[in-house]
Amino acid sequence: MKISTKGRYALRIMIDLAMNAGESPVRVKDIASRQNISEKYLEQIIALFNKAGYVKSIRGAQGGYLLTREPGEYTVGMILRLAEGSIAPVSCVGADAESCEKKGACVSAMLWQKMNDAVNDVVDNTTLQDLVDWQNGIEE
Amino acid sequence: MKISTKGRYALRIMIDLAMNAGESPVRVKDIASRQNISEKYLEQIIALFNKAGYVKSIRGAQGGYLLTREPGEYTVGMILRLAEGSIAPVSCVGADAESCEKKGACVSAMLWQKMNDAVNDVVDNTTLQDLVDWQNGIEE
DNA sequence: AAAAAGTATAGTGAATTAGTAGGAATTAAA
DNA sequence: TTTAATTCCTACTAATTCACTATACTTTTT
Repeated sequence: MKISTKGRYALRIMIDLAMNAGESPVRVKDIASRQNISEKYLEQIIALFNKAGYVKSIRGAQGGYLLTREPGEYTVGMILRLAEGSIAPVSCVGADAESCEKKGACVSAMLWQKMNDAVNDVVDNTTLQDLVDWQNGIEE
Repeated sequence: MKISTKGRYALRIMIDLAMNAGESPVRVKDIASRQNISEKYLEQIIALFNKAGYVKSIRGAQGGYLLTREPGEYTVGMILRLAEGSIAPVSCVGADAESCEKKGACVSAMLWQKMNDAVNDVVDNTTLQDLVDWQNGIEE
């Protein structure tokens, strides 16, 4: 029932991009050293965001990455689902639910659905901007 | 972010025990065939409950397992935590939280805490009796 | 004594996770 | 035009976890 390092890194990468946004793009090398994440692993994670259009890459020297939207337009749910795949507690509930022969007769499924709803309520109502605001609050 | 089969089996085993409670103890073999779980794996899971005192074992021929309390006295949270270990989304939040050098300065931790609270709210307010009632509702 | 249970613990194959590694492609700057 | 800096691509791998399986043993009833 854990969020993997990939998902946790993904969130920190996006927070880092949001907090270090400026005119020039942010380099993988810099994110990696600030966040203490392996450069090569970080590249793989950020590539997911690039393919999904959540970030934009600028290649070559002086290149790097930039967010494509305002931080308030990314929910934590979007970020975690991209990194983790589904974040539902079991495969038979949630958006990409696998169907199960016992469907309606399964009481466990009712419970998992409630858990899924509870988690989604948190992640889909928290944005990257919220996280940045929290961070700024802490620093003061 | 998944509940493992162990946790899902654990819940089904306890539901099975609650629904098949009577004078005589319930055999592993019978739970296994009703729930379609390997006998040997089931034994390992139920052994956890036995050690924790959630069930009582009767050894030898005509033996088996019995719940030690009323179904309403077991929460889903108790059952899942025993089977899964912690059900917190990351190791740094929850009851048995590992401390982290960044403690208070970590915005991610605030998010994980919210997720943890949301999940706990569901599992700690649902009892085995609730699941049995749902099941009986479905069957009618 | 034999059979029917639970108890204990070690082993194992498959899958997943969390990276590493190496280089190709692209671009800016010297 | 060369060099250095950077992203992009893809394959490989070590470690861990999961989901059992296997074996032998103890207890109790018949």
